Amino acid sequence: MPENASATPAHHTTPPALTRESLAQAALRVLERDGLAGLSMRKVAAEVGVKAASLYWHVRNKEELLDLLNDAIIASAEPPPREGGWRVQMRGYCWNYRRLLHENRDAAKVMAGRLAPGPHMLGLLDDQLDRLREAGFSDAHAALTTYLLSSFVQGFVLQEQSPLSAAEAEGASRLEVVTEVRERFRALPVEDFPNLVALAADLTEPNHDVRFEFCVERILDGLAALLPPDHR
Amino acid sequence: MPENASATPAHHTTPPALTRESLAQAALRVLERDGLAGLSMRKVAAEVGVKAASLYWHVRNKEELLDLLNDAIIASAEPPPREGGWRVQMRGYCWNYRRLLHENRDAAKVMAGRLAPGPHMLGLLDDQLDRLREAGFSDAHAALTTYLLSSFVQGFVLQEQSPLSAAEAEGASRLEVVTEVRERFRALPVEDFPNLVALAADLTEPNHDVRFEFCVERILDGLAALLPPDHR
DNA sequence: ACTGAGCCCCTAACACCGTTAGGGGCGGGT
DNA sequence: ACCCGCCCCTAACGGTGTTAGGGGCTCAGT
Repeated sequence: MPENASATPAHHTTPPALTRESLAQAALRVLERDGLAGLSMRKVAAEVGVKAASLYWHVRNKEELLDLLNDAIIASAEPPPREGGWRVQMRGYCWNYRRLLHENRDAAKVMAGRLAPGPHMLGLLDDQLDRLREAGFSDAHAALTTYLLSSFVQGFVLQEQSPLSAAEAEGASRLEVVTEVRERFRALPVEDFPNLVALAADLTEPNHDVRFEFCVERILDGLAALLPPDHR
Repeated sequence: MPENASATPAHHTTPPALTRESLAQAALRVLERDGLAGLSMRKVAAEVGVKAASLYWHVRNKEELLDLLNDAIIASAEPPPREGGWRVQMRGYCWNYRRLLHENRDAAKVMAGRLAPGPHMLGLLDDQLDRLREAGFSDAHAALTTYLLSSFVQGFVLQEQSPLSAAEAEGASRLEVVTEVRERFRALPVEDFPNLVALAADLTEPNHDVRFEFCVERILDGLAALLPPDHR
């Protein structure tokens, strides 16, 4: 087993055609095509022109492959421009992170329950911490803030991407489903769920961006209260 | 297929021994014993003394069984006492929700990517909305707030429960792993990740409760800013 | 009492999954 | 020439979700 991936090639002059890197890229393509549920060792192997068992030379587990895939997804993340106050920069982090999770199919599910910070994630995190400290947050508050933001964005995208009903899973149009769900809210027994009936329209706001914006701004408001007033 | 579960028993006087309810309870026991990865149709069937194919009489899919399981978990949730200001009540919701996710094995993963609000979830949601409106939040803000809180708590628990390393998955003690991860942070190249090295201690705070408390209080601060000052 | 309908479980099978054991070719170092 | 480590292979094991089809069982209608 290659316990050190960056060791000298030892015997081969030509680098092996299969690398952990190329495996991650293949997994990314399979993910895009078939989704997380359809991502199997055999398909990833076929994607690189190899049989499934061969993957286990480069990777201990499917789990480890998913770690690689995870980092491959994060690799395409980019930090927001370093201009404006801390608030616009943190807002940028949240929106960029959410966009990343939307652009890669099932990305939120891949990251759910996976910490294993690959090198790309570490770079992002360090950068984010840097801006928070520069804005005047204490070390402890900066660290805690990164947890707050990433937890929220991940949870939010996971919720917004979950199909509202079995109908949506079979590709019914979003707006159809939303109005149908709204009607189901309205049809609930008023004596049991008066608020759900009354707020059916608010609860089924189809534009997720406005939801996301509200949530992010509340969190940023809460963070701002940590700073002395002259720092905003 | 029983397309209406609450229809009259029609032909049987004795109720069938297998109900969707008892299936959910069986699934809950299997989940507790074997975790989500070990929860299979065959095991749930065995738990109720039946073969796997029989489940498909009561349930369309494994997915539908998981929806039932989801609601069975939520059934044991209880709203916080209706006393104190809105702030202590919303705080109570967050902590109770997190506790629920901790008390049931893999509960966070079961709920991840699953909206399908069962009856119990609807009740909780209605109650939460009621308190928010009573506190003076507008209808729209109340609805948005429930999304903010549930998204955050779900994302947070998902992150805190993800094993920090492969070592932890094999039952190494938590504190061992934490200090080992901390050392790995400290050992990073300082020129690439100066902030991760400097904040290694803050980032690896082993007490998740203090992390959670920080995050919740920031969110509550942000929400408070929505209210006129005399409402707090 | 007989018949038919519907409920509810069964056996058998299909296609696929993750993972392991063991084998073999190939290329470079001694 | 030999060996050894790399890297892929075939074959198989036990498990998965799901479907097809069958069969008893209990009731309603006649």
